[in-house]
Amino acid sequence: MGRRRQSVTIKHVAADAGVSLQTVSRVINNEPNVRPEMQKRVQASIDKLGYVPSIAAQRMSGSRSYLILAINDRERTIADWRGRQGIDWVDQMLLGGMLKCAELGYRMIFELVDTHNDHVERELRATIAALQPDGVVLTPPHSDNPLIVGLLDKAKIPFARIGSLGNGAGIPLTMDDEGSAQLATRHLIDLGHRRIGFIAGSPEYNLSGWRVDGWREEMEAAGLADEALLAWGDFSYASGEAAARTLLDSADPPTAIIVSNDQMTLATLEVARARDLEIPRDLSIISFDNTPIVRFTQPPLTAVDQPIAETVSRAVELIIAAQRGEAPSKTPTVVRGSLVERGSTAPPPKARR
Amino acid sequence: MGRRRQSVTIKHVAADAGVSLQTVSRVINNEPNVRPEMQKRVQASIDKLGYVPSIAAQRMSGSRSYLILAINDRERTIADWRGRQGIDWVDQMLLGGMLKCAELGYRMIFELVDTHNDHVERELRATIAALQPDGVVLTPPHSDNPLIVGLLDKAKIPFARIGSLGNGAGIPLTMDDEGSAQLATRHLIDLGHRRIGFIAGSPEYNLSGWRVDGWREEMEAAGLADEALLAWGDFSYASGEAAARTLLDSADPPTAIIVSNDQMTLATLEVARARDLEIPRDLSIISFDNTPIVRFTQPPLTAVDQPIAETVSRAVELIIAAQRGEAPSKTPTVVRGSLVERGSTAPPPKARR
DNA sequence: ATGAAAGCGCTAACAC
DNA sequence: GTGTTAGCGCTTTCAT
Repeated sequence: MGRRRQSVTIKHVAADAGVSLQTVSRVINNEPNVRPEMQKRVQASIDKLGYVPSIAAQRMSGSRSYLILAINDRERTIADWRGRQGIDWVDQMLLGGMLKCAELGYRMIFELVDTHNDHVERELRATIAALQPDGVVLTPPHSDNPLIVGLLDKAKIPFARIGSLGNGAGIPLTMDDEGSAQLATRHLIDLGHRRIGFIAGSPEYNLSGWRVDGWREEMEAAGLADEALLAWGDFSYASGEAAARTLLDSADPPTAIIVSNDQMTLATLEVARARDLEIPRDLSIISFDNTPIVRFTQPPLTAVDQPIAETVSRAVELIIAAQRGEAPSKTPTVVRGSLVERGSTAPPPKARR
Repeated sequence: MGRRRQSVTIKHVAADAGVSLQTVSRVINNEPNVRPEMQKRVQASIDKLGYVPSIAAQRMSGSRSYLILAINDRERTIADWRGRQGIDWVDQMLLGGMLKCAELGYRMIFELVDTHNDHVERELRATIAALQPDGVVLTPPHSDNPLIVGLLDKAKIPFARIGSLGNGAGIPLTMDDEGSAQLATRHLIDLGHRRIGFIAGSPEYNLSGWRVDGWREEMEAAGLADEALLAWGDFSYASGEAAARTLLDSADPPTAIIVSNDQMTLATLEVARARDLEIPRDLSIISFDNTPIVRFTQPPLTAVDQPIAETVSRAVELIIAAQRGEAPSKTPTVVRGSLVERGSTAPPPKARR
């Protein structure tokens, strides 16, 4: 194929404006040492010719690439896409990330990287070498993968770690999982529940533990603590089914259950239905994530909303700030979630109260 | 920030292998004129040093960028993301596009472009100038936007037009909207329905018309044609509501309705409920798109599945083939959809039969 | 405040 | 077959 060349380059602009390449470059990058009238003349030529700098050339000459790389776990993401369960994590990431990037003159590139792969390092290194991004947004479980964190740190690329308390390098951000779990627990306590079960997510994700912590603290504070009310899953439907059975078949079953994600909640709903438990009359349920499907279940689910878009948006801001030399804060940036009340929560049944 | 340079460049590899840059370049690009043993030696150095070519540099020297750009309508996409209705169009695009790109050694970049903007052209031109993609995947309604098509044609960038019959430049692909509508119509006719309504999508999308055509043909073939059974919407919930009312409040209402997307189907479901019509006993419904929510409605919806992932995957294949010089076929590549039967279709009520 | 020169990492074109 | 040379479009020195 014929080699495609840039149609309008910095040279054309320089010639048109009658200045040196350097001056044009200064205007493009808003650098000092350009007289206002000079800057105006150059800008006029840029507009007239419809000039846009080539990212490749900018990157080549050792400056910024104006690319922010967001990476997600490959296996899980593809499974979600194939499963078509309406999990819109990626969409919310793009919503927050792309818009913020656009606002700041950057572009977001989304990539998948295998966590469970002995060549994570090679894979990520290749992506970085090829794309040369100015920053990277890490999501769980990558955010706490020491190989990835170490690699990025060594490469001196600013990076955000979503869902990480951030011991070590990088910019940590959380969605306040602990606080959200407390919120949900308190809501149920306020409704009069005393036996509140909790189905935890995969221990591979640190946030799973934080959510458990939030529930446990609130239960303890209310004098309601009972570890028998805790069951672990791994975020999958099957694991939610098993956990719900354990909880509901126990001698003294809970009157309410908080479930760590929507897929496990679907399973819990099904297990409850099989036992002729009516929601929320016989059993209250609060879900985590608030993906689209929670509005379509019977009844619609009260859920903890995860502010994914906003968190990624903040992450991009912080990365770009760091890239400009601002010292990143060592304490995690917290973007709080909220409880969205729908139809799956009510006071506990009188009989058991 | 310190200027980040490539850690391992082609020079390092050349030095390590004791050959010229050019030989390394040849090995990277699988070009001829390299002896097997030479190629092995170079490859060994590449592996040893963990070398990955810089896309920026490759692009700079006038060759490929290994980037495929996929663009979607900005307004609609952001509205979908914000609305959190589980519309997974973007996810399915990425699923098909990213995997195929990865398979062929390319990367997919997803971007949003405004259709309803007098500066579509400027916007797209900027994206292309900045990214220098080797190919572009267009989705409706961009696929038939003459400004965009003209621009890409002039720039000599191979591009695919999904949902376009492709008059003019570019590689056309469709998901057989007409055939799918026929499929749905025939299914209802086979169930015994004689008055089958159709709610069309926005006329701005050519595929809206094709779906109507498919319905109409099948109805005519069965001697059931009646233009009073056709109502136009614009894919929005509100428009679906209005269209459903028109159809159901008519003197001789349909016993079945085919709706051109899931959002309008949701509205139709609601309108039916308000009229105490039980689905599918009193009214059969078939939806288009088969987004995740159709499994959660009451009852779950029989729907036409749009093979988005596969279509984008094919588009990427065709683009890369074209970029390598293969002459693209002028007739559209068709990726057929399928009818997924769930609980919203049944024989018509006896009384009306 | 502006310009000139050098070089980023790679490939096309041309030698050998 | 393999190496050499020039140059892609831009930014960074370093002069002026």
